[in-house]
Amino acid sequence: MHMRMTSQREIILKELQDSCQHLTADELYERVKKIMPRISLATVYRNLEMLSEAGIIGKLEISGRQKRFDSDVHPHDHIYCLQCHRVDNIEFDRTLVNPAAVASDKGYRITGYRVEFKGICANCRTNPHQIEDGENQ
Amino acid sequence: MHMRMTSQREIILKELQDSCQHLTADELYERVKKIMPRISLATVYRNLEMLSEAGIIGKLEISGRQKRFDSDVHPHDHIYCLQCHRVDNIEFDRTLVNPAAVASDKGYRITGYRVEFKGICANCRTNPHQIEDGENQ
DNA sequence: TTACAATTGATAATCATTACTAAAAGGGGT
DNA sequence: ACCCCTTTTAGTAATGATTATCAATTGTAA
Repeated sequence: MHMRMTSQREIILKELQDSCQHLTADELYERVKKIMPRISLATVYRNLEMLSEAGIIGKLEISGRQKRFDSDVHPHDHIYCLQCHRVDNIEFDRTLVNPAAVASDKGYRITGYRVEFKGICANCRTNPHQIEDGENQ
Repeated sequence: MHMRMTSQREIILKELQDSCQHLTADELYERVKKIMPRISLATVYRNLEMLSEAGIIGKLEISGRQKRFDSDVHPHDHIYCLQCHRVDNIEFDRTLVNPAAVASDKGYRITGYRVEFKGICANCRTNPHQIEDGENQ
């Protein structure tokens, strides 16, 4: 379970950290290319997968779109914009949810949970295009 | 915003309701084909999209895998199995979460949220293959 | 320095979903 | 029943995101 910290891996991780955002693999690819022009998109995907597997970064699977990556691995929740699909952290008191208390009548062993808010971000509120996403529930 | 209730649409909806499960488009396709062998997968996708757009069924975008569809449109939450990827309802008291109280410091107008539990389902607990999915957070 | 394992870049393949299109099917109104 | 017009369908191509493959390269350890 040891992995070398290659220069590619290092730059990918640093770019994600420095961005202070929840970037997709190809957003990160575009940024890393500016520093290391010959890097491959597959290398970005591969390293993001390994880093998240190792618990160094988080992988966010939100809203059925592209995965996003998070340099903050502390348990926290997110909100995403229905219009531009950006993802931000949200301050939500996770002690309100007690996994041990939910009715796991189906016999699940619960290992975790996440709370996913959605809405319209500040920028899209002031620049109101049309809602481009059909969502319900 | 009216849509004809075609026989294809009717059967797709009925099969989803009768299944009492959260099926994917292609699971539903396999079931509907037994009744209507010449139906196209695209028709299943198209109708599921229209039905969810109309609020007749729910679309679940969970765990970054295939979308699943839900004949129950009342607000409720889900749990999914990390191993076999099935999705079940979970009884969670949604009044515990107050969207108006979360810090929307980013300026979002919050329109909804969902709580997504994960774990190992009863069946996978008694049939322990290896964990096939790398998940964290 | 050689030798082996890990990693890379490039690209093909896969998976889920959506788009396209010509043909077929529902309805009215007559 | 017939014509017209719109919606929907089946079949298939195209797309977007991600993963797999593989020969070439790199890093490290003996």
